[in-house]
Amino acid sequence: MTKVLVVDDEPQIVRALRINLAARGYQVLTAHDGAAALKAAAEGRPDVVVLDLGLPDVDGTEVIAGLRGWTTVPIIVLSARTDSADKVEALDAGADDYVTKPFGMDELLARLRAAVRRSTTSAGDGEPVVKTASFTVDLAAKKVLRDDTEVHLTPTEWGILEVLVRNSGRLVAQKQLLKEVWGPAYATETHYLRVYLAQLRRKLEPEPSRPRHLITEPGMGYRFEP
Amino acid sequence: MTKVLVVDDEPQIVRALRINLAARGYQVLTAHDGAAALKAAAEGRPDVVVLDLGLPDVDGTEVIAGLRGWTTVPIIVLSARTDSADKVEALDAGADDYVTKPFGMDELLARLRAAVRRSTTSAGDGEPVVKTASFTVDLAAKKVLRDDTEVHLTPTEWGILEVLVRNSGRLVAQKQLLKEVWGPAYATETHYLRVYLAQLRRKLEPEPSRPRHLITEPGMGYRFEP
DNA sequence: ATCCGCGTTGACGGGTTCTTGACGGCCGGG
DNA sequence: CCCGGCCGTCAAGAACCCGTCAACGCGGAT
Repeated sequence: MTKVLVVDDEPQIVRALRINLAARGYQVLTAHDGAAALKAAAEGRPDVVVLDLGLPDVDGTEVIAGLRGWTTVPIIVLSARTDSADKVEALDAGADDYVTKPFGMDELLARLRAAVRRSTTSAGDGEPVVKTASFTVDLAAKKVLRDDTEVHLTPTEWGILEVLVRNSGRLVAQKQLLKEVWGPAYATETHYLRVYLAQLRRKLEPEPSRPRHLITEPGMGYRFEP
Repeated sequence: MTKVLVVDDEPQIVRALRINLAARGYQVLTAHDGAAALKAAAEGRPDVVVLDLGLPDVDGTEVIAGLRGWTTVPIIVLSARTDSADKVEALDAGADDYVTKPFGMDELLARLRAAVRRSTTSAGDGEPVVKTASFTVDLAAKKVLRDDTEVHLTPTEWGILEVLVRNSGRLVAQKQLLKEVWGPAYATETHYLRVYLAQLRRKLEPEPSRPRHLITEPGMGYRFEP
């Protein structure tokens, strides 16, 4: 879950942000002055900071500098000042974005999504690794490990395994599997599935004839069981 | 030198930006419609894109999507529309920032600096030097050492190696590799990869015919193993 | 003008992967 | 009891992909 630190001394702004962010599945931390903001950031390790420049105790740029000393977390500045010089100052101090009050909640949320997307896609993985008792699937690296050694899969084998793993625990209809791996024209070639599921089991299951993770649901489809 | 691609159909805006950017030491590319923008981005490899949404040929979000298909270069959107929905749409399509016209040049430049700073520091963090049993890659210095002597790589060879090393351990699809090194138009020229991977292996692998670090995954792509 | 480095393109051999057919086991219904 | 689906297994030829070598053209440097 994405963690947002909201720093503002106006209670109604904090409340509005907290409600809107929480409703969209964000975890929200708050602080109402600069000192508390630095403390909260250090302890809570937010994924993004929304920072009002008009704080009671310290200048906003000092908060930015304080954060930038040790973290590259995205900072979105809120401010009532529309003056261009203020924006330049904040951005050059290390802020990532600058939104003037009064702001549209939709826009702020969109800018927040953009900031989070940037930082997570460049930092890389969101933990796409699935483990079972006998093998491990790494979706991002497209790797499969069994007993700490890599198992080589062909493109088709990987395609099937990926669809099943992404629907972990759920039943995937044969038609759906065929369409996603071979394309819509092959929706009835159920024989392909039999051949490739057998290959996958031979490579991954401890006892291929008695599968424990790549399960057949007769007449319906297949299911991956972690 | 930082390279900026300016996309706008209004000549006076392009001129103003070109002058201001050049005066601050940026290298400036320009395009006046969406098609030219995608072409210029593929060929010129800018470090940041300034994109006007009101282009004559295609919708601005399509240009964003076209870029995001193969690059994570920062995109700063310019637009005369102040409507919140437009901003949300552009940001969610993959833009990094949104500035409404008329804009202050100081502010735009500050946002541009912020965007470039972000992309260079986040890309540069982590270890810029990657070592394997037989050679060492220095991403920052663009150098490769083998047995303590420098190995000379051509620009294309380096481009491939860099993409692979930045995705260390992960499989990189042939399409992705081609798009990032040669540009989106070359996404199917898999033969290029075979030729260049062979050259890289000849230069870097102790036993080129039995590669241990530059691995082929048939039908899928290539992988760098440290 | 000539040479050299580099990117591009074609041809070919060898290996892997996909497709397809055949066969047998299991199960429920006629 | 027999039969028709459905599934798993095996094997073989076709299709595809990869690595390698070599030739060509272009541009910059000598």
